[in-house]
Amino acid sequence: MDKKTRTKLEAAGWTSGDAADFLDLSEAEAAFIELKLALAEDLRLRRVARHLNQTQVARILGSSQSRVAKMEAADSSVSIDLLIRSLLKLGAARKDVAKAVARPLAARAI
Amino acid sequence: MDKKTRTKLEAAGWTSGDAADFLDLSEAEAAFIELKLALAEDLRLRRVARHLNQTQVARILGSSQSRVAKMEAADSSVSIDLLIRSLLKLGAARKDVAKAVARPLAARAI
DNA sequence: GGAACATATGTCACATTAGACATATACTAG
DNA sequence: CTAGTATATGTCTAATGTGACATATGTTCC
Repeated sequence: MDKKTRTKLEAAGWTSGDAADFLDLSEAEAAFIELKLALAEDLRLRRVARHLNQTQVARILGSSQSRVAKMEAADSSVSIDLLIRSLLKLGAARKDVAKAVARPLAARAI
Repeated sequence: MDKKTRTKLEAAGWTSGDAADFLDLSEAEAAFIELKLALAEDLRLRRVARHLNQTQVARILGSSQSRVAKMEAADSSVSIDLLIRSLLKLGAARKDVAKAVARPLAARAI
């Protein structure tokens, strides 16, 4: 967010100061995407670690192969709810999900 | 899950052994609810720490007071997606969300 | 009691998400 | 090349989530 916008918003009453960070919404959006990608990646890692294919995981989750593919791709039609429910069904504990949430994304091929 | 059910399922082909844990779906459901409650609780803590009321937070989030109340109550009409997006908009970092995900629930009054 | 404020609950129209299915693409082994 | 298998993508209907609003229930101060 540029300074002009910030000033305008502050003029509108957002002057608390300790709340200035919330103004950068795009940062929140970026963090959200990253978090989702991290969960999707974790789902794939868990599946591969178990030597399962997407069809088998779909059966476990009560879903379909295509949906599992989309989950692992962090497709826009996939919610974080779904990713977390899936991880838990695959045996992850709450703290495992937390680890996945915090974990930096793996380096990606260009 | 009782032993009988497990045996039956294993007979149906679920014999991998290292995947036995996924069978307890109700455990996954319980973990999901707890996780959601933990996030909702964190949202309230963040709001209170800033001395904001629900209406003010609603403005920050681009939502309504009633929705914020429901978020904090972990209402069934509230998704984990919404809770996480809200936490991030309130300035939480990914690792803060992770902490909230892992944190045990506060003791509750009876 | 009642005014002023904060939080909770119920409902609705509209938007988004889920599972299913078909089909496309990718990779291996013969 | 061609089967066989794994993964990816597009699209449909039903289910669920969302913000908004009205209204209810606290809570505090006079």
